[in-house]
Amino acid sequence: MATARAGAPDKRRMILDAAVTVFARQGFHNCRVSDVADEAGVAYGLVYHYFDSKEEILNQLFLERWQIMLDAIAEIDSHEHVPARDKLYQVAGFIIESYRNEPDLMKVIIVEVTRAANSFGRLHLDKIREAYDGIAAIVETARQDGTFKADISSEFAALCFYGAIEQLLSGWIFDLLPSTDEEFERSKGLVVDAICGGLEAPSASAPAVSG
Amino acid sequence: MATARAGAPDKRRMILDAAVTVFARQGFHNCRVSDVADEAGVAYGLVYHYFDSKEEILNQLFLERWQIMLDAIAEIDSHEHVPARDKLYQVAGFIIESYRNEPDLMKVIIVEVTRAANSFGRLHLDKIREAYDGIAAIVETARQDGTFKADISSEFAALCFYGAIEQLLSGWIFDLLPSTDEEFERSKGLVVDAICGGLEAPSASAPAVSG
DNA sequence: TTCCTCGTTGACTGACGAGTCAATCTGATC
DNA sequence: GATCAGATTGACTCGTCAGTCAACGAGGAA
Repeated sequence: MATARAGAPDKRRMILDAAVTVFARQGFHNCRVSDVADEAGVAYGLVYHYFDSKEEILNQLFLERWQIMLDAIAEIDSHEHVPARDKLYQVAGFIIESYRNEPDLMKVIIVEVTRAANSFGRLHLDKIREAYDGIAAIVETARQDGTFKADISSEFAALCFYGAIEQLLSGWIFDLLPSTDEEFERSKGLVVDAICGGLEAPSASAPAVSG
Repeated sequence: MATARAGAPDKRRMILDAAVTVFARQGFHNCRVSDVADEAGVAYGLVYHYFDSKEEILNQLFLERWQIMLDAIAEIDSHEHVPARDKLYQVAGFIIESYRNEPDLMKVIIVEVTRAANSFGRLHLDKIREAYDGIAAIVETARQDGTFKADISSEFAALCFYGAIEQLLSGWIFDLLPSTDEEFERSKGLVVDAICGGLEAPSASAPAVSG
């Protein structure tokens, strides 16, 4: 019943997938519900059979994906005796990989939710903050053990780190940066180098700690 | 004539100012042109006497303010023999001061334009990129003289730096961070410390280069 | 075959709000 | 006081679109 027969497509899923495509292409506010229905190859009314409103579709897309990221961050942080820089590399890697694999979905989440905290994203400020908190937890451990500077609070550090990554994704989304696999790969390391190691060159007298 | 008499208010300016208040409070898409007119204490139709459309008001607000910032960045970079870190501190300081002095205007610019590159901000991607370029120019000089790492491109560095600052402003805008004068002041230094110096503590054997 | 449920359809409604416009006001000039 | 230009007014138009709903279809149960 609820489960689709073999071969019978799950219309609800089709609508969600179509919404990703349409929202990414036209923007949430610039598209009609009928655009989503058309893209899904489904009648207009069916959208309202599965969702209460246009917003609920976006909600669904965001919550589904964001939770995966929160879980990933928690998982990454759960391993003990891993240097903070490595953990942050994994976090950056996860986010960048998410974009590489599902650019439209990530574009929608960032453009329409994360960076739209004024309108739609307001509902999800708490969820968004949870991501900062997850990153801050990683930093905090490193502050405690002296690996990271004590005079930059972990919340502040998390904000900078996340901000840099989001700006990076925005660069790809809006074609300010080249979107190639090599760039994605290189950027994972660079963003961590930049934020953890800083932009400044180590003074000549100080030997590099790690290659 | 075009210039208002003494005491006679400049209605055009009043509309722009009212728009800042209304856009900041309700968001550009969630407010009516009549809200702006009401806030300005002016008839609905007058808005269309001075502006072609609702969007043109936002355009105006953005371009006016953004140009000031671009000029400020250029001015900061024009001084020779000033360390890049100091220049970046001035840039961060300028942006943060802008927010401290005119939070509503900066909120509108960031929320409705800079971070809305998908819808409205698309028109202004070039202007936005100019800001990155200005910051990148500062970094590039430092890369040339060896102060900054050569393996992080100046464009990439600029993106991280600007992203961190914008995330910081977003934190204040959405009450994720306390908005006090002390915090603003402290943050100027912290964001530069974080991005230029990095989050990692200098290894014990490497003497700090500067206090 | 009949009934029932639930998925599906798409024409329709109702609200909303950007932008128009004809009328009115103001105050400068002759 | 007659005239004119530009400022000001706000009721109205007109397109758009989210959300509704009555009808239809398909497949299972009795």
